[in-house]
Amino acid sequence: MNPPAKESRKMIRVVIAEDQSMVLGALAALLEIEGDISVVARAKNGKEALQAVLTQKPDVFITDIEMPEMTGLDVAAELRRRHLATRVIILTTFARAGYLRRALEAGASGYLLKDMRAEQLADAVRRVQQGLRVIDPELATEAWAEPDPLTDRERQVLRLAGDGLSSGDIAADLSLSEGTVRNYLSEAISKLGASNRVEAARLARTKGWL
Amino acid sequence: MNPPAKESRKMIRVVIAEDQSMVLGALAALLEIEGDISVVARAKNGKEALQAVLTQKPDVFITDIEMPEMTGLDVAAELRRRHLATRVIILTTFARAGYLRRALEAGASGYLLKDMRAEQLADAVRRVQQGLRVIDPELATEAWAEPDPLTDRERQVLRLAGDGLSSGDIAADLSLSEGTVRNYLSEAISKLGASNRVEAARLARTKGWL
DNA sequence: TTTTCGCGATGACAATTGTCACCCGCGCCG
DNA sequence: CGGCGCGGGTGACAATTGTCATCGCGAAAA
Repeated sequence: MNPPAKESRKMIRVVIAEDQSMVLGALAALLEIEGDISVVARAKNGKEALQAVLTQKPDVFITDIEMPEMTGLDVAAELRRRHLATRVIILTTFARAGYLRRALEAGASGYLLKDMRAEQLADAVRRVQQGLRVIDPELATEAWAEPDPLTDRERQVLRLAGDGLSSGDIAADLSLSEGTVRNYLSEAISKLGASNRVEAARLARTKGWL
Repeated sequence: MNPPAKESRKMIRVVIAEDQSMVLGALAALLEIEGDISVVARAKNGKEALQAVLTQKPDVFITDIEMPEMTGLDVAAELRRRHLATRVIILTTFARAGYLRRALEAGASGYLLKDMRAEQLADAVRRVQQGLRVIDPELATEAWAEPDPLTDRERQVLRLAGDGLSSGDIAADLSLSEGTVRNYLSEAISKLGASNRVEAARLARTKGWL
């Protein structure tokens, strides 16, 4: 650990986004311990995060995926669209291939799981800042495995079905006919090899296809 | 912040349990910053946590609820059963009345949400160590509101139904007849004011009745 | 010792769900 | 131009699900 140099000359400037304040604060504390890393802003949702990154232009942006307002993946995609130089590290609970694929497509440099050892976070920040990629090894292999077989409609319908809505409710919600909804559901069920809508929804969710 | 006194004479000794290593490490870092708090052990699941608390006999034990092997609530209950002097703080994502009630029944001194401000954790530790209770204010009010109307059977059945099992599967799993399963489900659905098994399961879960 | 209650079970019936075959219109591509 | 795929839809049928009334049994309460 380097002696904390006050001037941020060689310090790696970091912005963190995470919706659980306590975890956010804790992660910041964790990084601040390192002498060469400085947390220049914290955000509790996607929009705040985007703002913070645009104004601070940090070296590295660490973000959760599931947040209010805008997901971390969306923020990453937006940053890429704007050609920001900031490197993005996704830090999430979910080891879902679909998430990783989307993260990489959004130009993320890192994808870490919250159950990795705490020390690895600072390491990852340093590596990423040097232009390297840091991907959770287990995920890296299966990442490009299954490429979401669902169509947009199937996804929508499945999401609502997973929340307990009946076919009729879903139909009303989406301005479709009930029969059509059942058709989509049926398609999704068979594509996923499930035996009913609930199982199908659960499966899709764990794959990150939502 | 007191000057870090190396001898642990007046230091508050803390054990932390949390299944996501990174969060665990971060929380520990957060507390270690405080001069008067010392993290003497960390656990990544319920059993480890119980062990750690029994051998370390810390002043305060901070634990997540949903963990492998044994939930934080179970650990708290076990500590109470053994008349440990250690105070327990539950630190969780879930603002569920049912969880809070069970936590209090298990003798916990604190119930904090992970989306509270990070600084409040250290405060809570100090207060709890002085014998005070620290309960999230929003939850405190509605805590004793609804007292879980479900019977054990209904709970079991509902849990499986929520995972997408069919009535037949559930019946097989529980060695019941399919009709009986449907009866329980029907009961649960009406008790919860839901309109089908999926919604019922979702409702029960958000109330912490699992 | 009755009565009540919870658990488990039947049977029957209506509603919802899952499956299939087939139809329409539109846009894209060879 | 003709064909194909895709979003959307119908109708029909079987399976599953949700609801009720009703029964038996054992244990706790009156």
